[in-house]
Amino acid sequence: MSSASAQTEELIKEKAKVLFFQKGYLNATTQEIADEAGVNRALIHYYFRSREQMLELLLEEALHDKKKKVVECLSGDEPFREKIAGYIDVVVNFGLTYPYFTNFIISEINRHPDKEQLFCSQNKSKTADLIREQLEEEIKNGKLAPISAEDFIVNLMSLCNYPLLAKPILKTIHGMTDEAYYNFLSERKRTIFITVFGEEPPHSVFTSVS
Amino acid sequence: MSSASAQTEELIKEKAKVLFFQKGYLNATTQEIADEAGVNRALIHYYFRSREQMLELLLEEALHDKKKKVVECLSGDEPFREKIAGYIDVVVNFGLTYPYFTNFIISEINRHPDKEQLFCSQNKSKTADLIREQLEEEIKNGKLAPISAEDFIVNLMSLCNYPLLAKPILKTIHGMTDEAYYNFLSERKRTIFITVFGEEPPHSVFTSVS
Amino acid sequence: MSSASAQTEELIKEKAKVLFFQKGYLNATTQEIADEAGVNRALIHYYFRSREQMLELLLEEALHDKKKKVVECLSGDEPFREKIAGYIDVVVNFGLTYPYFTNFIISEINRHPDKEQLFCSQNKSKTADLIREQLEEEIKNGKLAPISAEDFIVNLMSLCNYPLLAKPILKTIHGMTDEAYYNFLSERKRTIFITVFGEEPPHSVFTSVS
Amino acid sequence: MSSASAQTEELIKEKAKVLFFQKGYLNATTQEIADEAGVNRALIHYYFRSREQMLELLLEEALHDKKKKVVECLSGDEPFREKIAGYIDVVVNFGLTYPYFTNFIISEINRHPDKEQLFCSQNKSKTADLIREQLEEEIKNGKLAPISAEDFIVNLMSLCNYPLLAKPILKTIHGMTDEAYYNFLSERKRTIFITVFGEEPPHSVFTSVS
DNA sequence: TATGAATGAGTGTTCATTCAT
DNA sequence: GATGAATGAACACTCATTCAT
Repeated sequence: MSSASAQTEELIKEKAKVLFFQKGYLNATTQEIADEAGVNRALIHYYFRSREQMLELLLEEALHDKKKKVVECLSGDEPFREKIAGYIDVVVNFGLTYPYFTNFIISEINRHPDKEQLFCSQNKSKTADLIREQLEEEIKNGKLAPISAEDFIVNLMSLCNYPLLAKPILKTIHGMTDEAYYNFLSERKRTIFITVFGEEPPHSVFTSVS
Repeated sequence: MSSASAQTEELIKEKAKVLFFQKGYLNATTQEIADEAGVNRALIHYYFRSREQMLELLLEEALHDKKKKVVECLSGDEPFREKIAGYIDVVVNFGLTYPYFTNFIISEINRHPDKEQLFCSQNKSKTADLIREQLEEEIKNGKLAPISAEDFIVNLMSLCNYPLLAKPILKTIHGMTDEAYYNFLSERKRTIFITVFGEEPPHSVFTSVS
Repeated sequence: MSSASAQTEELIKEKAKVLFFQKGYLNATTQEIADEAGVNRALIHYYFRSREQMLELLLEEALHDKKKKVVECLSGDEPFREKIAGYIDVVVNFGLTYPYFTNFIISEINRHPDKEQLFCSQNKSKTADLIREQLEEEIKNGKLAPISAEDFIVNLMSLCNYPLLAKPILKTIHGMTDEAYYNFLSERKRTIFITVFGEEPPHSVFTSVS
Repeated sequence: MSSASAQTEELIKEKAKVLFFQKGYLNATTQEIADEAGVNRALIHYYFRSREQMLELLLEEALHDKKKKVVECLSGDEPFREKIAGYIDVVVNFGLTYPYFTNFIISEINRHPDKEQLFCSQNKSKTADLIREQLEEEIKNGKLAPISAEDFIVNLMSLCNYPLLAKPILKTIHGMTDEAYYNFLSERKRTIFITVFGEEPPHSVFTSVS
């Protein structure tokens, strides 16, 4: 069966994501990945040809997952605030699972400046466009204090992403345990909404991650 | 003379900071640092014993610099808003010079989870405390909508730091050149203030970096 | 069926010979051989136990083929010159098919100096003996300028084999295409005879390879 | 001093040549070369960047040495026969030191067919041209039986080179020890001349290698 | 103070080989 | 008979580090 093969491949990818995106171990060795997955080092090359190609695959997959969820919650007919609430929910939830994902992408871009386009332009610009349109509509209708789309988006991304990728720093500053910080982040979804809109979210739309 | 020696040592540190904190090249080799500084590779060990110890030194120095400036602008008698404006100014300016500094610290912490304390607790908690006190005072006086100190600080740090460390991503999303992004960030100081306080900054307190 | 099995085994050997003896790819991988034969890599071990044992088998077979033909043409009742002409014909023809065969043997001997005997002594000495006897007879009868058997044999082998194994070098020196060089070699059979005997071959005994 | 460095580099090259060109160990490992030279494996990369670049260097050097000697003895005013005698002397002597040099080049060409030109065209064509001219002159003057330049050159190269590169085979066929074979080859210089010209060399011009 | 030479430990990768199916 | 999955051993190469000068 190809099931055995597919399972092992998936196992390796899963463990690699844990090392790279969850534990933030940017320089994880093929040996370390293999150890984590309980397989032989050579098997990684058997499935992915090279460490580099595996990285690309992991990034693409995770990026695709995230983008899909984000675009989904921004594309419906709901009012703007509900959409943004959904965006916050999705991004923070993703970050709770893969806190160092953003970190990783940035580090990769710095290593391969030529691949910059790969990670950003095509993928995220759609997100930006989706927000931009409705944002301007809201402002025109007087439902939101005037703000440029650039600033609004950067605010939103900053508030959602930074607390996740700077977890070890913030955790320590606030003297929280891992669990406490996790709860803090979950509850921050509301705070982010308030900070961005200056008012409470419509009703509780925020979920929690298992 | 020790002057020549001190100069060389300083030169190496300066160039290393450029590679690590400015260019974001997390894995810069001793050879690359030596090349950048135009000196022999072995000299790095002569001055700093090991690459690792040099890294620690660089971090401590940069951290100390930043902390000093931050504490300074938070410690005076000025009203809360002016202090926070000063904080934004200092932190964004620092980030414009060393965009990848935060990124670097996080990556280091993940490599050496045991050194977490080294970078955070002692250094930044003071900053947090300085803000906390006055923040609660402001809220009690009805000058600020109620918000927990944790959330306020995280908001502030997120809005100041994230746009810097995610420069390559945001630059691309917004289709900006390096220079345009630089200007965008400088002007964002005002936006950050507004986002945090819901109102304009008292008067123009923001400076620009050469 | 053993017929299907035998066919596959033969196919693999054939393709391996192409890689090793024709294309001169000394380090051909089991994967490359398998690809060439369109079979699974593991099948090579199924039939030959190991790459090394397959090599031995290929060598033995090719050596046996060549020796058989050589001994055949040296064993009859024909006059010496006709036999040598036959030898030249056989050896050059063999070389036109497997130009890198000699090259391969030498490389193998150098890798396993202990197996030297395997390739040479037993197999070729008979050839040498066959020539030696008649050669001395010819010289005694004044039909050939005096020359030691060693020199005569080495001359013969050199003139027959070298142009084949050094094909890429000589081709380039003389600015020939693959086809032109092939023709050159075919016609050289006559030249070799003349060089060795100082006179024309009795009549055209030389064949051509398909 | 650069002397220490130059000495070590030379030592490594010398030992590598022994393995590659003398012992015919085509696949000599960097480790084996390092062991042979009594140095650390990494030092090979320190001096030559990569195994491949070292190989190229070794080839170029040896090729240059050989070519220089050959061109030298073919360029003077001496009569044709003396020049060819000189050529035989030089080539056989070179081969007594580096028997597997030709073998090595061929194997390299087969690994990198695109580098064919590198080894042959430019380097050896001059040799061929030098011989060609005078050869035709000799034939026109009736001093030599008619033969194409191509055949003459191939004869000469075959008779000089093959006995060296096929040393292990011929040694065994003739039941000689290493020393006996060495002597046999030295004396063959005369035989080669006779085989090519059909007459004795003018006077003893052949040297011996230490 | 400064440097070139040299090394050990580690890293990604390849490859022949084995094994369960 | 044939194959995909998995492994261990080896390989070229890199890099921080040391040492003699």
